[in-house]
Amino acid sequence: MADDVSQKLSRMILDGELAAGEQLPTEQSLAESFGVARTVVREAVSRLKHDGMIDSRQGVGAFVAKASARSAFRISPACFEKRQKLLEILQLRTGISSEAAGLAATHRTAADLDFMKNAYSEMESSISEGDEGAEKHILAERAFYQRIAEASGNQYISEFLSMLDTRIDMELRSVAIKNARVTEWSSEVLAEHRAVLEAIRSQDENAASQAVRYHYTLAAQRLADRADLADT
Amino acid sequence: MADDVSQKLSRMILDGELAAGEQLPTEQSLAESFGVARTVVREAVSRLKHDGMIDSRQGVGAFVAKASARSAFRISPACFEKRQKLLEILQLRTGISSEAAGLAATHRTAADLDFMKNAYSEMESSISEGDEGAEKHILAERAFYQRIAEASGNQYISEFLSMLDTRIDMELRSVAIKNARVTEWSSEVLAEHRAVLEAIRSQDENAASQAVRYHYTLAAQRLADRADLADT
DNA sequence: TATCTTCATGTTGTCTGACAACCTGTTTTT
DNA sequence: AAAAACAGGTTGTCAGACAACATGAAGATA
Repeated sequence: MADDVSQKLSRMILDGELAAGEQLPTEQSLAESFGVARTVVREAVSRLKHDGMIDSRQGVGAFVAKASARSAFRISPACFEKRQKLLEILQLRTGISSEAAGLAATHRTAADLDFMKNAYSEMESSISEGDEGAEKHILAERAFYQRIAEASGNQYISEFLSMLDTRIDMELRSVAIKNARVTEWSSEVLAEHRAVLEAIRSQDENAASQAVRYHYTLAAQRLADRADLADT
Repeated sequence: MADDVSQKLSRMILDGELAAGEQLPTEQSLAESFGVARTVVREAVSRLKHDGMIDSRQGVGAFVAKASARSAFRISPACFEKRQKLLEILQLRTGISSEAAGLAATHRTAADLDFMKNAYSEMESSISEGDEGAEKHILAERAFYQRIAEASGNQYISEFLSMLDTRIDMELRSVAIKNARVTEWSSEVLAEHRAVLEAIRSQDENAASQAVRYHYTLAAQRLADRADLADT
């Protein structure tokens, strides 16, 4: 229930229904209007306070905080409702992932490279295996790029990409599987991955970064084009 | 108080003291061990649940969630305790910011460019103004790169960078001011900004991306070198 | 014996009421 | 006129109770 309430409150703030600096209704009145107990409202407000969306002062009240005071970045299901938003999320991933690849090119170990070669081989072989190969392909691709993120040696980049990919997987799994079945693309897509692998093998920072950007830019289009989303 | 409890719990999980899948103590025993009421514990747990760090099932208990299940990215003060962590945070910013610049190069409007030119002029003029110019310089620089983020047309990139910069400002303001006073650097730093501006003016996506990466890479070193941080 | 039912127990989820801590504006006192 | 005391409202915390649910144990039934 705190889930619902916090989501509704957060929506109100994000949609501008409650402007920054404005005072929220009292906890009691919020409880009444949502039809829950005050403890539930407090849990919800506590979450938003933790995210820096609400600032409360004892004896005075709770206020909507400035947007610049946010201290957490969340990926909500709303990010996957509109095509434009999805593209923006994927752009964000592109930027971080390409930075990761650049770092990985210089930091990668032999073990990293081996792992990536194996993942690449799996992607290659899964293509000829028809439908059941699609899931295998997706798994291998995920492992490939996840290892790049880890090889960057940057904990935050790795965590952030992991979070992003998990969320994208959850929301767009079916689309990704459909795409993986389109065999006409497979040789081109495979070439994109190979370029990444080759750049990281030869420890070419710039090339690795560019190759990942190239792949993800195209991948974003393939994904967004096929996803069943509203345009606006 | 919920702040403290959630921070302590989150620390335990992040430090591996509580492993993924492991069951947390009951709310009642947590309340006793922390010396607070159960409602406070519930607020804290509610926050961590919202972040995907804890997963609770009615009638069973609360469990530490897998790291891949996280649904929020936070920048904690811990990120600024060690030099290495700071560098990693700054690398993350570099990646996103350079992606933003690439997008801004193609999407920028004339108004965006004007704003950036003005911000650049302010940086330029603030150099000769001695100590009180340092703060002005920092503000102008912040405005310059924030506008780039906004000009990217990507809401998530803009929000994320805004959050990052706010946090970095809060933690490293004094170091940034010290750096801004080092006039020996000023012409080089200014040249870095000018390269960014020129690339975005001429709508050269690649050059803009590279120029921002170049600046932030050097800026990260300048910042980390001067920050009074532990090395390990 | 094997399987199903029932029950007891423990945990999370929610509700209620109460009081403390605190702020603000008003009233009273000096 | 200024200071002090008061009243009312709000958030913060606490304690207790019960509902909802899951689990394992004890007992009943085939």
